[in-house]
Amino acid sequence: REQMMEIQATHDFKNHLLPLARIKKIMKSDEDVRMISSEAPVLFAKACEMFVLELTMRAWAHAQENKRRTLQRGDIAAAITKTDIFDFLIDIVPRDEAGEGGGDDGENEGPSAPQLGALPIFPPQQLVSSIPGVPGTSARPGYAFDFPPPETVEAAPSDSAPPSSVTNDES
Amino acid sequence: REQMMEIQATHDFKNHLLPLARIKKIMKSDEDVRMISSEAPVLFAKACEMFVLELTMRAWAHAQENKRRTLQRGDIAAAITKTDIFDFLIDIVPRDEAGEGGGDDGENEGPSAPQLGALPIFPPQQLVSSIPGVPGTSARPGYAFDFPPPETVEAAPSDSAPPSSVTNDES
Amino acid sequence: MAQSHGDLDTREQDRFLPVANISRIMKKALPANAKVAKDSKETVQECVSEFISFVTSEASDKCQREKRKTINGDDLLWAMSTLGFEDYIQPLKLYLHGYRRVMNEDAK
Amino acid sequence: MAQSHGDLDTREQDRFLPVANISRIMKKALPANAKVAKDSKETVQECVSEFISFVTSEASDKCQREKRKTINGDDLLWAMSTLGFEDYIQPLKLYLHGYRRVMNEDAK
DNA sequence: CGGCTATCAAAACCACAATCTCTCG
DNA sequence: GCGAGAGATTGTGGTTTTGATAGCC
Repeated sequence: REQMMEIQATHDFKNHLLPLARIKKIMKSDEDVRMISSEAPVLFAKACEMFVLELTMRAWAHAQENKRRTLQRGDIAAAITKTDIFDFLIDIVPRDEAGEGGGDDGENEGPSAPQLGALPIFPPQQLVSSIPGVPGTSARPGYAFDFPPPETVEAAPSDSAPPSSVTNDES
Repeated sequence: REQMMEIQATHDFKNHLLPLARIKKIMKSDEDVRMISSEAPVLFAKACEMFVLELTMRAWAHAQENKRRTLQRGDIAAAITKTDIFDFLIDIVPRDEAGEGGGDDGENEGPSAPQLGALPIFPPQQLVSSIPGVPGTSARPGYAFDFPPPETVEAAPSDSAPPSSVTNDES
Repeated sequence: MAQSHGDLDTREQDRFLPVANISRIMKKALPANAKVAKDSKETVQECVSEFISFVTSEASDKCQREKRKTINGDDLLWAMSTLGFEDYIQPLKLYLHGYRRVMNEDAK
Repeated sequence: MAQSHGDLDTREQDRFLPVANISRIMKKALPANAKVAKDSKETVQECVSEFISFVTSEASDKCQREKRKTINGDDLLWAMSTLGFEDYIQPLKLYLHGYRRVMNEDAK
């Protein structure tokens, strides 16, 4: 049974949701990027996943405010405009559509939909703090951030920790 | 003319019959092998060559006993079974096929073939002692063990040196 | 000349991650009954590439300042932290540790 | 699960030396009119990998005992000697010396 | 099974960074 | 015997080039 967990963990680390080669290509589109450590794309694969999840959740909130169940471009635009760390994305959504309150498109669910307008917008901290081994967040199984469990929570990673600083967590 | 020899020797040392990168990979399949000296794969390339030659020659003997001119899996199996230093290979050839006397497969040479059954099985010592500069073995040119000549015949010291500094001989 | 499908220096498949993968991740952030319009996926797809470039650029600058040639995981973590994504750091560190552990134990 | 051609952790190409090279060496041990069946090549191919692992493992143990991290040529020679291949040692030593000589002189 | 050829995976190569080794105190 | 440091050596990643492989006859 523990073998299963191990295999599962290994599998999760080897089956990335995003193609590493493509991530590397995008990184290299910056012409003064020459060499890339092999774990950089791996890290990015996870970071991008988190990024997409957060962006999507915030966009979903906007869709709900307008009583829609279909995520549309305007929702993404709204999420970008309302969230300061997404400022670097302003060029992607021209301002004339950025603030659009979003007509209902005549697609809203009607009264049958429970009022989700006040649906909990997870604070960003919550969004990214669902840690696998740690019983705490990660409420819905298979929803949002689910890491392959890193064995037990290695408080002090005695493993091959590089001499660098940022990686040495648990300050 | 001596230049030629020099170039030839250099070439022989740089053109290995086996890819060093692959040898290294196989060595690293042992998980507690972490660091490998650069000359280790070079040495292995030569050692593997000798190993294949010996195994093949012994297998060939078995094929000849059965009057075949095509080396088959059973011949390899027989060579492994009959040679004690090859004991570690037993798992590769399941016992049910290990001892097979080898039906002729209807591929034997027929009566035209001279009785090679008693063809000289080179004693192992001979197999690996054909040293290039040393006039002795290495009868057929380009057959079996041909080393790039190591400069002049460096007087081979009495070998079989017990542990410690195996390499430190002469010079 | 209409750039039908493959422009040599501006192919979508070279600058963007596959839209199918993006879509799959988006669904994980949404309830089962939610739908996702095509333009949403494409917009997010573009955002992700921008995100990668954004962070990579910052990490690359750091490397140049420190006269190193290789962008490594720590550079990316530092860059994300600098750019306002400090919430990502902790989970990513855990993920990275798990990854290294797995890579080391199956001997690669 | 049909492992079409590339199984992520058990690819033949990663554990075996190229069969073409093995075949070439085998031919050197045989008369010109001899033939070699496909099975033979594959079996020998597997044997060679086993040989490498066998010797490497022994050498690795020696290194661990002596608290060194790098497997060097002498470790391999020692291991082969221990495992019954003492006949290989002398030719290999000569070969190794020649190799070092060549490497040193084109390094200048 | 050997010989032949086109193709592309991967072996070799190089520069840099990380790690080991070996001496010295 | 132990730690530290300099110097030697190896791993790592990008780039170039080679030759192993897969068909076919």
